Amino acid sequence: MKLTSKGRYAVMALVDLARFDNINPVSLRDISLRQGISLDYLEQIFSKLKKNEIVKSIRGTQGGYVLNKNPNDIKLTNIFHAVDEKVKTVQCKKESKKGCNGKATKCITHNLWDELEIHINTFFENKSLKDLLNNNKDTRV
Amino acid sequence: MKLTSKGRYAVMALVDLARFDNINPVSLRDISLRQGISLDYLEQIFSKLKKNEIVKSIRGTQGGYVLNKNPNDIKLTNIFHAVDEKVKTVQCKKESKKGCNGKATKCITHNLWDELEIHINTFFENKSLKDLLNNNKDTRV
DNA sequence: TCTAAACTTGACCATTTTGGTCAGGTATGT
DNA sequence: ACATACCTGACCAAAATGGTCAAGTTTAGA
Repeated sequence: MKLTSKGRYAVMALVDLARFDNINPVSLRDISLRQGISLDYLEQIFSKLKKNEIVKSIRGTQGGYVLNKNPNDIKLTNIFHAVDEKVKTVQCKKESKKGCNGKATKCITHNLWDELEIHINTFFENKSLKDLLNNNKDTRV
Repeated sequence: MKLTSKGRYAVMALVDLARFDNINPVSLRDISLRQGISLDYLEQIFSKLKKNEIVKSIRGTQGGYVLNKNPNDIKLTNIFHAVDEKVKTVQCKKESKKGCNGKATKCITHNLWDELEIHINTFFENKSLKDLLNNNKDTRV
């Protein structure tokens, strides 16, 4: 059970962005340098963040990215959703008429995995970008 | 972020085992049939569970596996640990002298991932095999 | 004592996912 | 016009996943 780097990088980059974008648009190049994430990879990630209206892009010289919402309104849930970081505990397809094993009924531990998913998602829903900013005031990179 | 099938299968198999082992040792073949998990794969999993003293094996005809502890004392944590299902949110090595990015300091979101790990592990520590047995009394497979 | 049931071990492998790179664009401020 | 920065999509190596296969060893019971 692990977090993919896409999810991690997305959050790191957004925290970085949030710290600077009230002055100027922030270029991916800067984020790349500060956070040690490959520029090409960042572009993939920001393309998705933009589609999900988490950031806005400003093209041209001196361009870059800006947050599209208040940091308080950007939850981890939104970020992860944007970059396809899903919490996936069960194989069982929900749409499927059949049960989890190809049998008629729900698999023996189905309720457990559902609970776990909810438990994790709750964490993500209650955490906003703003929380992370405050959290890092003292221990800046 | 997803659960591996090894972890899921381990829990499913143990719940199955716990339901029957007070009568006789339970053969992997039976579990395989009931839960729809490949026998060969189950053998890999039970080998690990045995090393971690979660189950005992009884060889020979009419043999099989038995729980080695009270269901109440087998936490999900123990099971996952046995089959190497780890909760891994951070790349950063804890032993490393250096920081997370190869830089000197902790990465910008380090605290967040630590929190998340704790959040998930807490869930696993508070859940025992016994909880799952009760949970399934009504919705048996 | 023979044999079948069941555990034991370890090698092997195809597929998928991950974590990117590379090579081209296109838009825009100066 | 040109440098800066966004944009897009193809491509790829390596690792993890989710197993299978083969060849044992042990023991209960006929």
